Order: sequence, then C-alpha cells, then structure tokens
Amino acid sequence: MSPKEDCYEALRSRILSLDIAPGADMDEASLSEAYGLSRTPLREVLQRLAGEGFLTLAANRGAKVSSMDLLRMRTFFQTAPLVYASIARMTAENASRPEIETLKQTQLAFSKARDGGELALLNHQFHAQIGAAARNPYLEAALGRMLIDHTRLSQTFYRPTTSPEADRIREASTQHDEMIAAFEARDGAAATDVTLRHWDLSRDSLERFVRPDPLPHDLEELRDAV
Amino acid sequence: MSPKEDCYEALRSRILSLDIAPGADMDEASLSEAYGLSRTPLREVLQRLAGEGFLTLAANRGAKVSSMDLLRMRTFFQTAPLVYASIARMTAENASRPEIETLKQTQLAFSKARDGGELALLNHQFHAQIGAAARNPYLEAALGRMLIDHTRLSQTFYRPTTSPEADRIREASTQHDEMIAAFEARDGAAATDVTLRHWDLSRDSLERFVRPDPLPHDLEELRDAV
DNA sequence: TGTATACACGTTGTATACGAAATCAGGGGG
DNA sequence: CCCCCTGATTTCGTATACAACGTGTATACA
Repeated sequence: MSPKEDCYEALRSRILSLDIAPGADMDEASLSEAYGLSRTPLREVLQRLAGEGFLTLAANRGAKVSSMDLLRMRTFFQTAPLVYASIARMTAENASRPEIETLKQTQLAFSKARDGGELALLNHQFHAQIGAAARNPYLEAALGRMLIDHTRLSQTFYRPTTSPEADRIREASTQHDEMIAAFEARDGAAATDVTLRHWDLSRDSLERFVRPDPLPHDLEELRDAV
Repeated sequence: MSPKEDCYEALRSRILSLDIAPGADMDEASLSEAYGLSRTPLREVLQRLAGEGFLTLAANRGAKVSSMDLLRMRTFFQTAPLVYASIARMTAENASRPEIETLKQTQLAFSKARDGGELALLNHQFHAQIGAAARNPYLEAALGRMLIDHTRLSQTFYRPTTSPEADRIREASTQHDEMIAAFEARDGAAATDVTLRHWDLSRDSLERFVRPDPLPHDLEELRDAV
C-alpha cells in the first residue's frame, strides 16, 4: 500500500476512534512529517477526507475534524432510522453474491474481535459494505456521513464495563447475522425489520452514554455498589 | 473571486449543463492551461468536485465525469421522492428567516429567467439552498448528488419547444412559491405535499425526455406537423 | 497472421521552493 | 485601562521541476 493510502487510512481510523477529537485542527506541516509525505499529497488526503465528511475545510485556515455538536446529534438520531432502513431494503434487492460473501467475512472478523476500537471499526466497515451493496450512490453518501458520527458515538458502546453491556454486543452480532440472512433471501421487509431493531439497540446504548445512570448519592449505596 | 473558485464554478456549471458529457475524462494539463492555474490547485478543484459527486477519480488514471447509466437513473427515480420529501419537511422545521429570504431571491431570479441553461442552474441553486436550510448534513449529501443528476437530466425540460412544456415551467415556478410559503408557515405537511407534486411534475417531464413521442411515420403526418 | 514483449510517450503523482494571507505579540495612541 | 495599529512569525496557497506509473505501439518470434 502506498504511503498516501496509509496516511488516509490512519487519519480515518484516528478520527473514527476519537483519537483525534472533533473540532481539532489538522496542521499540514506536522502531519506531512509524521506520515512521511510532502505537503502536496497530504493536502489531497485532507481534501478527500473533507469530501467524505470527516473534516471541514476553511479557506486559509486549514482543516478541522467535523464537530459533534448537540444540534447535529439531534439530527443524527432523527435521520438514522430512515437512512439505515432504506439502505437495508435496497441491499436486500441489489446485493450481489460476492458482496454478501464479503459481508460474511467482515461479520466473522467482527464476531471474533475483542478489542473495543477494533469492534467499532469492524462494525463501521460492515455497515459501509452494506451501503456499497445497496447500489444507491445517493443514500450511500448520507450513510457514509451517518456512520462517521455513529462510530464516534459508539466508542463507549464497544468498551463494555458491565455484563449487560457485553450482552448487547453479542445481540448486535446476532442481528448482523440476521441481516446477512435477509439479504441472501432477498427479503427487503425482513432486512428493514432487523435493521430497525439493530438501530433501537444501538440507540438505547448511545442514550445510556449521553445520559448514564446517576452516581449513587449516599454512602450506603456506594458501599453496596462495590 | 479567485481563479481557483472561477475554475470550480465553471467546471461545475459545464458538467451540470452537459457541456462536459458524463463519462468524459478530464485532462489536468489542458484544463490547468485553459483556466490559467497550475496543476496543483487544479487537482484540488478536481478532488473537491469528486468529493461532491461530480467526478469519479481513478488512481493514476485521472478524473472522469460521473456517468448517468441506466441503473443509476433507475435508482435516481426510486430514491428522489424519499430524499426530497424528507428534506422539505426538515426545511419547514428548521429554516431560518435569512435562509427563507435567500430562497425568495433565488426564486425571483428563477421566475424572471428565460434562458434554458440559466433556468436549470437557478432551479439547481434553489433546491440546493433548500437542502442547506434543512440543517441535515446527512441528507444534504444525498440531495447534492441527486441534484447533479436531476439538473443534467432536466436540461431538455428547461428548453421547451412546445406550449405545454412552457406551461410546465410556469407550474414548477408556482410550486416553488408554494414551497416557500410552506417553509415560512413552518408547515411540514404542506411542504412535503407540494414537494411531492413538484417531483411528479418533474418526473413526468423527464420521462417524456427518456421516452419522447415517436416520430411521425408517414409523409402526411410529417407535412401536417410543419 | 496472431501474440507476446519491450520501449517510448503521455499522463498522473510527489517534492521542494517561493509568495501571500492570517494570526499573534508588542507597542503606541486614545 | 482599553483599543487599535503595526510588524514578525507561522501557516496556507501556488508554481515548477522531477519521478513513477500506465498505455499504446512497434517489432520480433512462434
């Protein structure tokens, strides 16, 4: 793989895993040095990432990682079911055999993965591949942008600290298998159904992240919690 | 405006007006000379256009104008109502006063324009501004890609040759006014309603383009047609 | 005559150097 | 004391030169 591709993949992963925070600005000189590229190809990487929604460019003021402000999150939760369900339906209608095969590979890797960051990235890849298989370049653009925010939001989801959270990941994995089965059966209704259930599961977890259980407020409860 | 912006706008317009055909490949050297830029900024323009869906880039093989093949058109007609209606609803909910004011300006220009290419471009701008006012970056990406194909397809629509075709343009303009009214009233239902009617009108005209009235097949009819 | 291979050409990709714009710090004026 | 202006520094934008890749063509051999 070329160093330019390496750089692209690395920055992409770092943004998705929140290793580079939303709103952070990217310095061309230091990045080009860090990845062993000159500024020209690095700028092209940044422009590509901007085109895909990872970054926003401001003239004469460089690139910033796309923010995750409150209004955007509200819009995210509002729009996700529509986009995910529409994509799922079209994937069931249009996915080719090799595309389904690729999905199975990714899902296999997902089901085996344990590391939190790896889980989140493989989940991202799985859903991006579903988007590609839908053969709808219009909705795929919307999905791509949704997945950026979804993956960043779900960083905690894939680092479970309690047993019910780990159960949720297993359930998500089961739903992935159901999706693939629906795609293979060319069953659009089943695909949208499981996709919407998958979304509900994800949304509940994300809400838990935004609004976690309150800390115990007296010493007795604190003692019991240990 | 900088020469780089000029180049971007020019290429964008030329692609939208089919002055550069779908599938055509863009030569960096000749374009950079034509627009008085060196290749570095020209490449950045191409990358930006690619990110927005006007072009597709192939490594070591340059940029091509996005194609308009049959499968893509099928998907276009399948997806347009969903995206347009969803955007309209959100625009009614979220559009700010200055954004509505901008829409009125654009619509005023549209209603006055006579030249076919100008009409198509102003129509594009009108709908792009609706997309921006919806404050939904996810669907806006999908809308942007839809509008590229929509504007290219509608090139004939805005060059009417018969009286009923000219009537259609007037009706479209009236519907634009209705949309603005719905946005101002914050009436999401009315906005989606008029948007879907607008789409139906557009779709009928586009179908007429894809499947025009057959040529007269005997000399008598030919004589009468003059 | 068909096919394979090598070479040359054209186009794209990358690096470096220079110029322009914006930001920040310090000093002077209001 | 605050504001604004000015200059120095940093960062971005552009041009040019060079390297690498892919493609097309010509030639030689089967």
